[in-house]
Amino acid sequence: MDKLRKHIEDVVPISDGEFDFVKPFFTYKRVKKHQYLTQEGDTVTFEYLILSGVFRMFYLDSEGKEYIVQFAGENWWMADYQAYFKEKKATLHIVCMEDAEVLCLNLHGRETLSAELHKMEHFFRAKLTNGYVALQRRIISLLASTPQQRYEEFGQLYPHLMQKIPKKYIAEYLGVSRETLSRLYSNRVTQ
Amino acid sequence: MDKLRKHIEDVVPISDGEFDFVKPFFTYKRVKKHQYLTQEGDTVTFEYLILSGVFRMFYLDSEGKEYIVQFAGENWWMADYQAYFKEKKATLHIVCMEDAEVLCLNLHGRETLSAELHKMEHFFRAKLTNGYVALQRRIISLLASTPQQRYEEFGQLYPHLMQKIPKKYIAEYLGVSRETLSRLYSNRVTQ
DNA sequence: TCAAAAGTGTGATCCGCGTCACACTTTTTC
DNA sequence: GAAAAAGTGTGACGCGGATCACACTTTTGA
Repeated sequence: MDKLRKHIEDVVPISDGEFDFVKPFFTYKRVKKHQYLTQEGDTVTFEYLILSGVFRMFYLDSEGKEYIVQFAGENWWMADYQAYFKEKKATLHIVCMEDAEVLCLNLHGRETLSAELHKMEHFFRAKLTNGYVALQRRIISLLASTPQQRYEEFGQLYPHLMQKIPKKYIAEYLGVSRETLSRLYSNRVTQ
Repeated sequence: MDKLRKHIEDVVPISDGEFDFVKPFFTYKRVKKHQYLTQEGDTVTFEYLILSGVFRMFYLDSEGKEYIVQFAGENWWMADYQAYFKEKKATLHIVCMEDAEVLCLNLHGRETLSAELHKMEHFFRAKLTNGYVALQRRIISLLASTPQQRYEEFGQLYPHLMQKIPKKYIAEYLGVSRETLSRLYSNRVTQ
């Protein structure tokens, strides 16, 4: 729970009393590699704050192809937010790629925290603001950049993920085939 | 200003007194077709709530090609948020496509409103939540759908924009060339 | 520890879509 | 209301990247 407090205080300082109020809304959970947090069709009860480990969230099309919406490591929040906020069934999958620990928060908890503690509403707004800007940047990148450029942008933005995540998933994130991505950087030095 | 109050109260009810506090943070502005609200390199002082009219926001690459990040009509908020929040220079352009009226809010105003009035922080969080989910859906669409499907999805999501916006801009939004988009729906009936 | 699973590189082929080009229509603008 | 600007359809052509196929390497897990 120390990590949670630190995570919140990166945005707003809170008192011991306030943190005592916040704590019980979160539940701790260990997750093993390959384990699913969410599958298409599930009821999405929780969003997750990742304390350690790595996850991928992806959309699965009718042919069984994966399209990665997001990777998430330490201090990232993740959920099928469409389903979570609107209380619909999940359309995305979330899978653990590296043994992990997470904190779970349900929608009622999020809304109660926001309503009761102005600071927490501020915290969530700040997180959303960053997330919104990041998604917008990704859209621009998908529209305007070549696969080559997108790969480089990804490397600059997430150098640590670049190392520990298999290239095939990075390809799925960038919207290129595995093979094309492979050719991109094998040609890079020579040209 | 009536519209503003109604817009806010779609999310949270507020008292007359509260609205009197909110009002002065907004300034009214008329905008004519072809007029820019923001250009690449500008300092982004304001975000805009659109009362009437239509805008497009786009990224312009080094070859002069446009990539549309967002359209916005009545009751939409719009700004180069990356620049606005981080107080950097704009990388996007915002152009009026149909004579418009907007309300302008600067970052200081947004933050003051959020800090002083919990309800307003809640309002902004609610807006961001919706925006976040919408952007995520668009990313999935860009990754997983064919141009054909994306065109249909766009039509379902924004039927009114579909009518009043020239197809060439819709193509730029979908990430296809104008010509390809044109061929998509000329072939649609026959196959 | 060793078999199975997952990840990766690379050749061959194919096709969707971008690009260029041009004619035609519609809308703007003064 | 005429000239200019903007939007649109469609043909020809070529390329970037998807797909399929296979060999090889690395990681995983009973």
